[in-house]
Amino acid sequence: MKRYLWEKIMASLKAIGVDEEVTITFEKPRQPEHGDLTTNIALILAKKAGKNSRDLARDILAHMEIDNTLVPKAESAGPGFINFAFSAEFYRQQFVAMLKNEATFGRTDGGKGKKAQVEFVSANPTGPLTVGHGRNAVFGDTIANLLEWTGHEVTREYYFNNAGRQMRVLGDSVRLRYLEELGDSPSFPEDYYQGEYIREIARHLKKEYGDALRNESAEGRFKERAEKEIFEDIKKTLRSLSIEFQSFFNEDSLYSGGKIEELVREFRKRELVYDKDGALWLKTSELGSEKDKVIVKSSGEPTYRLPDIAYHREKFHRGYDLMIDILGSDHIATYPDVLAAIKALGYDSDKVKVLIHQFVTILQEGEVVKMSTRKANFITLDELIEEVGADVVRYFFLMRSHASHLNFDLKMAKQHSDENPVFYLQYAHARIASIVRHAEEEGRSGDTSFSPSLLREPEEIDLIKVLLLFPETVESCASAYEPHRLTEYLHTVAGVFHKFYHEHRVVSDDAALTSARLALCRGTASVLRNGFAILGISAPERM
RNA sequence: GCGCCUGUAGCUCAAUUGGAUAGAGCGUUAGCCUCCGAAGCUAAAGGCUUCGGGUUCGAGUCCCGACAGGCGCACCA
Repeated sequence: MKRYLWEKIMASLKAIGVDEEVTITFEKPRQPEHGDLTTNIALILAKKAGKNSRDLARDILAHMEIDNTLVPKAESAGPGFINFAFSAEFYRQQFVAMLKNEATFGRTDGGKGKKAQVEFVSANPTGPLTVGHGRNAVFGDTIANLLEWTGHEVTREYYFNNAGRQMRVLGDSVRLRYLEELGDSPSFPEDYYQGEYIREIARHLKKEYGDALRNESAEGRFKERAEKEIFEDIKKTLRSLSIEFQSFFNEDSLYSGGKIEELVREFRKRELVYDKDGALWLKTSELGSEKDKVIVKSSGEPTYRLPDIAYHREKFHRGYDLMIDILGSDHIATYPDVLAAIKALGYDSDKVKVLIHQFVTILQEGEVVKMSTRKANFITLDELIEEVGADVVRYFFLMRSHASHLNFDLKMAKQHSDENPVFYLQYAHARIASIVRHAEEEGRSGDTSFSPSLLREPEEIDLIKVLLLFPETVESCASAYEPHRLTEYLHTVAGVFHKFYHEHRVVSDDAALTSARLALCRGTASVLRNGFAILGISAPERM
């Protein structure tokens, strides 16, 4: 339809004698009185054409030849907008086409042939996932879903590090708890991992080995076992949120595969580094940063920057067209150097999109709960899922823009879960399922053919219009990396459906009308189901 | 001190990437079940979009400057 109008406007501009190179854009007006599509082309061209924008709009309209069975209304308005309203018949035709491939409705192929990678969670196995990780996980997974729905070939990847100081401390924490289990009372440093899960791992080791590990080093079985158990827990938590990674990338493989050394050689060759005070410095000040940064410490150990850069370089070598990093705002300072370095190495850093999400603030009984993995006072993601359910967790993390701080009031989420917005959406789906069941009982749902022309009530046409917006909504959510707009959209779908349901009976004595309205219900359920699939929440038949 | 994010109804947040009269949920108030699911629907009240400048046909949205909150600013990750 946009294309149709585009052609007519171009022809009209030609007739008027305006031959500027312009791209004509259409938008859906907020006000329903302004029609179904609007263009601001006259406003844009007015100055160049040396005309008043209102007059120009009228001129363009006067020279357009429009089929008014499809577009019964075309008029200029306001400062020079041109508004078009489509006929109900046009929408009915679109709706019939939509029903032909319900299961794939919403899928588009703009990303066809493109390989995308989404890297998210990437928490090191030092403890259970927190609520903060939860936002990262759900957001990343949904971005991946959106990319899949727009035709990309997507790899979800989890990057982790099981070496270094943090992991040594973890191993030693377990070792000390193990000794406690054996009856010793070693002093347990304050900056060690305090969580109860450390004791559990220690107990498992005691059960399995007795006191045979008394002289084992922290880096041995303790660390190994801690990593294994914690990682299993993390994966279990992710699975409960329907998140499945295609790939786990161990930072250590960059060392064992020689990628770190290779990168350092490359840096030296390009003279992007220099030696000073026994350390190796990256000339980040030449790459837009305030000062140079150390990438290899004087101890010979690399800082996190070096493997990070090497990892991103690897991503490029794997041939991705789009690489997305999901990071919490506490890592905000880490990525500019990585991107600058990648660029300096000759890669197209525009292919990397870094999405920073803000923190989740947990409110319990009106109090802010400060989160720290090392201290014991955090609320785990598991506990949250246990309390309010996976659907609510996913939906809550997705309903806000990733750039905004998220307040998660635990008390509210627990107590008022019945009034949670996610239920509003799921209720619409369950209600439709119930209507269909009712129709079956009445022996009315056997035949799926129907006469579209029977759908003529305003609530019916409104519903059709909203459903038809689904594909472009998915597309814009994907291209803007903003899943929260999908939750908004689905909320509208549910709202418009409830309104329709309230005003009109679906299953009635009129068999033909019943068939038509059942078709409308089926279409609505499909959009909801497909939308839920992207958000990763369930589509219940009953609630 | 510097960088990034945020500031919109009493509270939590949207706003079609610069469009016409800024919208939802919760909460408050008043209505709607003989009837396919009331976890629903209808209506009311609630706003100087933190403040001050600027850019243009047009600004909650872009630019500059204040103010407030969050996160960072290592030879930690």
